[in-house]
Amino acid sequence: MAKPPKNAISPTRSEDYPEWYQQVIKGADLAENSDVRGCMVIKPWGYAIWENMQRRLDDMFKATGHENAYFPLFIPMSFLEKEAEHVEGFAKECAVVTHHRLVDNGQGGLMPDPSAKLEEPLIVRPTSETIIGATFARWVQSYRDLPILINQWANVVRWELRTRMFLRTAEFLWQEGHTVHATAEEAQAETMAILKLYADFAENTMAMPVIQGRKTAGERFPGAVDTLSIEAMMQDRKALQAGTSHFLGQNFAKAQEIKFQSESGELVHAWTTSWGVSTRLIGGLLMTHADDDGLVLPPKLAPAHVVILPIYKNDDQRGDVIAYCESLKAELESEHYDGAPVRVKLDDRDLRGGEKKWQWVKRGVPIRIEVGPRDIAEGKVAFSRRDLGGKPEFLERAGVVKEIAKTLETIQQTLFDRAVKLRDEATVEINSLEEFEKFFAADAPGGLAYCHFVDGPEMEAKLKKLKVTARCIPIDGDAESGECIFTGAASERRGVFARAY
RNA sequence: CGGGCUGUAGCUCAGCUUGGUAGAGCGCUGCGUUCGGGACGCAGAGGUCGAAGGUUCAAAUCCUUUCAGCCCGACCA
Repeated sequence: MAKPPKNAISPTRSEDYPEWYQQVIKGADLAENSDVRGCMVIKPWGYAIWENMQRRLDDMFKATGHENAYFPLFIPMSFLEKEAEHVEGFAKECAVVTHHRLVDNGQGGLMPDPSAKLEEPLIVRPTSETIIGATFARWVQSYRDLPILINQWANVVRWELRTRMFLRTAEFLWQEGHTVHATAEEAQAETMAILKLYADFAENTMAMPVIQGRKTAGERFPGAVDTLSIEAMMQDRKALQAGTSHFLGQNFAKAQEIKFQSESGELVHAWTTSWGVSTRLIGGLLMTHADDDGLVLPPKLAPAHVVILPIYKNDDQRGDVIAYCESLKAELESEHYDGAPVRVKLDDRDLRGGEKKWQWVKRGVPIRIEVGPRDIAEGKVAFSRRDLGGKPEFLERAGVVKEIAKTLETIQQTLFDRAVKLRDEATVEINSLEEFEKFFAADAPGGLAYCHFVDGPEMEAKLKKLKVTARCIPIDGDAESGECIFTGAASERRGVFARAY
């Protein structure tokens, strides 16, 4: 009789981090690889987390005046050609549709019908700036039509050569916001407001601390004048770009003729922005909070806040235990957390207790409550917090119910505080290239390095050798005179450098 | 697109060197024993061995071709 392993997930983070990541996804039943290379199936538990993210973000977008709409999956190939940098950024990873009919290939299979070739190939959207821009060009005539504040929830396809579930897949789900403004200032303000919104969401809903910053030229979105991003640090000390907000200037407006007549009667090009977050956030959520027993979910995103596990030996006990659990569930559900009833799952499947418990541990449910005949007799429950681990506490039933919202908030806060601490411990200021190379040596743990720098090819070359990237220039960083560690030139601000996903 | 590797049960894989009735573990189904903890026993279902061609009395095994996938590199707003 083999003893169960000490941890639910094998290997552990320290043994093999990438493999641990895969196993957490599997253990939590979030997703699996599909029959299509590079594309994944998001399973109900994983999709429920995404739905919770969507709901919250959607409310935030609406509250700031944005409206949802939907644009086509297909984009005429010629649209992509209009913005030079944009082409360069995406052309290499586009799925292309060339035919509209299949015929028998004469060998018992199918092939595209040569007589059904499209006059102009369509590409599957890798992002929608071009087709939305073309649409906006029709919508905008007058300064009175502005601003236009649109968001769409959609799937996009980028034909990636190397994929990792949630972090980089050929198809992924996201939201893309697209706005049009009369002035550069207004568009820049929008870009910044969305960055703040994303940071708010990451920190207060996902409990994932982020750095808000501006991208260097090399990391900018193709076609953007300015790219802002939120950057999070994962438990392996690598950075993850968790959301981007782009000030597109007049680049797309000019490429696509988005023009309007101003108050003074002149015909001028509009200013546009775009911004997005994707299912990649689930990967970030996982790598921020999960441990060697699997996923750990912040209560605000958990599909279930509490799972109740009945424990009984026979059918006689079963009836009593289930009844007690049902009433406990109802009581908990009458409590509110985060503006909605507490989400409770009663797992009465006919499975062994141990196996059942570990399934929920691996799925990351914030609170587990086990109820057996002994607890019923004493008016107690066996109460376990996922973020703490260890043995259950036997608590008074009434107290648990009364405190449930407060407990959930405590868990949410604990996860955030823990993540901040981990990040801060891995953060350093570095003032010389020598120190920098040591910090990012192959066998060093790495982390986030704040350094003076001057953007340019010399820096890019040195970074590439170390497999390090400039993550961003923090927007709340204080101006401070210094010397670029790569070139020695004068610098006014520090940037954040890290290895990244 | 270079370099390496793998295709056998739902999953992970053994068998191939030396050709001779298709295997294991997990999972699944049933029955029983267990049960405050990731159980155990017994019985069972499940595979044209990636595909095509060749050698042979005989091919999962040898040869040729082909398809698919994985890893390393290159690439990756």
